[in-house]
Amino acid sequence: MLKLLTPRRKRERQQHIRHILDVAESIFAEQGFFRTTMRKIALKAEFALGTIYSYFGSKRQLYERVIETKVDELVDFVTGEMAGSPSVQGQVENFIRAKMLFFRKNLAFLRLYLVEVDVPRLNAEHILPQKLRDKYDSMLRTLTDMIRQGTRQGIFKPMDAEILARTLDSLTNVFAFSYLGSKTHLSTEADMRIVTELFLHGAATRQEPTQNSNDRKEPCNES
Amino acid sequence: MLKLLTPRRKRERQQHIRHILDVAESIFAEQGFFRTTMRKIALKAEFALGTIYSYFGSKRQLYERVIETKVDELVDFVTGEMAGSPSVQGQVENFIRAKMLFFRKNLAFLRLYLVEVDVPRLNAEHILPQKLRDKYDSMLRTLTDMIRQGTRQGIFKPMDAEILARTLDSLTNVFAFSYLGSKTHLSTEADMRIVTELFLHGAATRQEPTQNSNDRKEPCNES
Amino acid sequence: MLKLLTPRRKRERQQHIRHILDVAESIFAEQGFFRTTMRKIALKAEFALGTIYSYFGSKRQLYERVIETKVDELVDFVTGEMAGSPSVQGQVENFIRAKMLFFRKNLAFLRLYLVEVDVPRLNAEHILPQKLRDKYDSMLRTLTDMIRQGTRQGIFKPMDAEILARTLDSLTNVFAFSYLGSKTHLSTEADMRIVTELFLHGAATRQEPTQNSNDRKEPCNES
Amino acid sequence: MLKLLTPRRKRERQQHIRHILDVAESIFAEQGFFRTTMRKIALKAEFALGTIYSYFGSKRQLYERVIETKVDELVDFVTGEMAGSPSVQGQVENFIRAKMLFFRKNLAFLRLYLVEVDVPRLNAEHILPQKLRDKYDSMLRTLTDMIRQGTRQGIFKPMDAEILARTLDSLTNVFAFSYLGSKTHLSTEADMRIVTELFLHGAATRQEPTQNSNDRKEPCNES
DNA sequence: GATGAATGAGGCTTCATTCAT
DNA sequence: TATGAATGAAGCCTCATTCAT
Repeated sequence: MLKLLTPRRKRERQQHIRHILDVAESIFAEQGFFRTTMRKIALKAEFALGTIYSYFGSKRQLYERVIETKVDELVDFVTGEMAGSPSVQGQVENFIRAKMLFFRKNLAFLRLYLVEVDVPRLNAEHILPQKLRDKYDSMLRTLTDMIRQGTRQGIFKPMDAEILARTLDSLTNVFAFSYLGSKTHLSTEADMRIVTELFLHGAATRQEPTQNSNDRKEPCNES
Repeated sequence: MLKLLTPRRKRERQQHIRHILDVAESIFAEQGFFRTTMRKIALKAEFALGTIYSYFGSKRQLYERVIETKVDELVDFVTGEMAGSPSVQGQVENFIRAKMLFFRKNLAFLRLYLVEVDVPRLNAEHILPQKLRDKYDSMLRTLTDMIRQGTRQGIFKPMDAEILARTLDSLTNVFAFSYLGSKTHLSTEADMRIVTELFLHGAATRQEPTQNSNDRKEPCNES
Repeated sequence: MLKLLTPRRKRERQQHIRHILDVAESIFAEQGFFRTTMRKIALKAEFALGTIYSYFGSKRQLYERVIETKVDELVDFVTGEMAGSPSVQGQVENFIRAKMLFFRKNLAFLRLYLVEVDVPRLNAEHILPQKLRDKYDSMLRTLTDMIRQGTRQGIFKPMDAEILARTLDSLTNVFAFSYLGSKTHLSTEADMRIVTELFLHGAATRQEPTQNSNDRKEPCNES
Repeated sequence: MLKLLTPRRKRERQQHIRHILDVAESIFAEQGFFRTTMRKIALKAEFALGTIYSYFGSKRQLYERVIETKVDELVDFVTGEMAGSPSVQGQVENFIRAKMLFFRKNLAFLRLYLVEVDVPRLNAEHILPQKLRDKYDSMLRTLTDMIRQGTRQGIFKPMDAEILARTLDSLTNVFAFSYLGSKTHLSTEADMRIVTELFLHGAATRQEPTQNSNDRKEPCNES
């Protein structure tokens, strides 16, 4: 007979998937991959165990979908925002602002992100699928390209663009970290300015020469 | 009755503990806490399963000891090096150099460090005992104090010292990250200069005003 | 979503629980708590190991349920029978008869009972939950009350009622013991009479004075 | 060469064995067979694990020796005391007194006794060796013989002598039980009289006829 | 499709026992 | 002889996954 899914069915299915993903995200975020059991997810989602498996083939796949979905959102949001500014400086600022906004709104996911995406990208045996890694790397590449362009425009110092990109990315994470702690924060806008300032001009006031290594006296180059 | 341990026994015991810690470190680093089984450790260490338990009471305790031991080394080394310089600038440089040197020599541990120490106090999957957290925090505090002093001396901008400290720590981690990747690196000394430069003076060349936010015009201080 | 259990499911569940309890009872009785393994129970019950755990949370809990279930039956049966007679003498007889009947029919349980209930509240090896202890104590209390009433009616000698109650209980156990041995027994009714006789009038014929202690001359009461 | 043990050595060895047996008794009594570990015994005895094994071949053997030793003492003491009286009545009283005295002085052992000797004699799979069972049975047989003799002398009712013997033995246990509880007791002598009275003349005053079963009216038989 | 009972591999841990020193 | 480190079998329990209804 091969009846196709009715539109209602299709819609419901999508809602269920969405619901399970949300529930799973919160539990994975709270307890980590291994401490999370499929039963916990099923209970909280108010589905039977088997139902979860009918939507996602395995725990691993569910986990990947959870992260994938959110990383997609993050990357889309961030790259979208960056594209909104024509200048490199504007793109830098938009990147910082977008990433921080997104994390502020997705604290649960932030945990997963830090554990699964930020840190263990280097862990060969880790859980994340290549596909996801690729997505994330594409964002980094966008950032790298932007910085390279900035370097050509004389905006950035002539340093390895990828290192600068990672540095910028990491600086935003430093602040994201602290969102998870108890510290009170200024507005996202204010936080964002601090990151921007640090990234562009560093922590030092202008006048100092460094001491031990006397080969780096960088005068305020008034080219 | 009940002769005490002979010196030889004591020595062997220490050797075995050391050996098991090394083996465990490498497996934990490669596979993470949950994927690592005590049997794997026992096999690689060439001891019986029960022997591992006679030295360390449980998987958890072994894991903690692995990290604790190395973090102790790291913190001692880094704070020792910092103390070697009288000036704030020298201390910054020594901090960066020491941390990078240590990680270059302890790549396996670097993975554990990033997962357990760098990723913050947040994740149930991560298991860090308070004791360890404390040790790490004490290092951060040393760093913070140093920066605060530097701020008083007019070396650093008047920003939250703790944030600056974390920023500096995080910047070194960015480079440590890349040690785990495939990229070739310059000498530690050269890497160190890049980090120092970024931390102190940022990525930007001097002339630019940022665009979107026009409230931060930092004149090239006409000293 | 999440349909509730169908009646059939519920019924099956009860059957399985009953079945596992029976199997567990026989093995616990035969081998004791520590020698019994969950695997043995699973094998004999023809379920997977995990299934046993899905019904009872742990070995300990299963053990408690086994004993609890039967002690409940015993206590209910015995107190029910006692209530069936208005006179104290009748209650004594009904107590004895009921307990002996019950044990004749539940020889496997008798072993557990002797180890866990009869042997007092003392042994770490023995694991009786308070709840169970309470149930048993309530039965003893019923017995004690009855004896106290009998004492007031001049039926029993003026002795500590609780000691008499325990004595009566223990006497029935003496016979229950022998059910586990190889000896052939008369009908329960006949056994019951012997216990009753011993409890009420003792082992001695009437005329003797005891020798060493000459302070107890009980004249054959010249009514 | 085959040097025999010097007398000193022999003496020391005996002391050690005695010491270990005492320690083992207390732990076995407190924790039961399975919860007691050889390590616990070794620690408390202040010997090395291996030393325990050099004296007793295995945990099981040690356990058996512990009980065996004490049961020997008990049986010797009780039968010795019984032999001290020429009359059956005196023997009954001496049996009761001796057993109660012994248990009063050996409360730790009393637990083991109740668990291992009193109850599980019927548990086919139990731990006790035949040898021990035999020793205990020999005591019961002495008791049985005494009662049989008493029956011939018209002192006891014409009942199965073995059942009477067990009944008497069990009655003393009822009191021993309560030694382990918190109840205060009279002197052993007073307790002893209660047991004796119950055993010989039962709990009833003389005048009552039992009610339900009217086929047993036992007149105070003035033969 | 949805359900949840059943499965069983696999992990952690304990502890009696052995044996080289 | 005394020691205690080393051994590894065996037990308890969890949980991802399957499948009959």
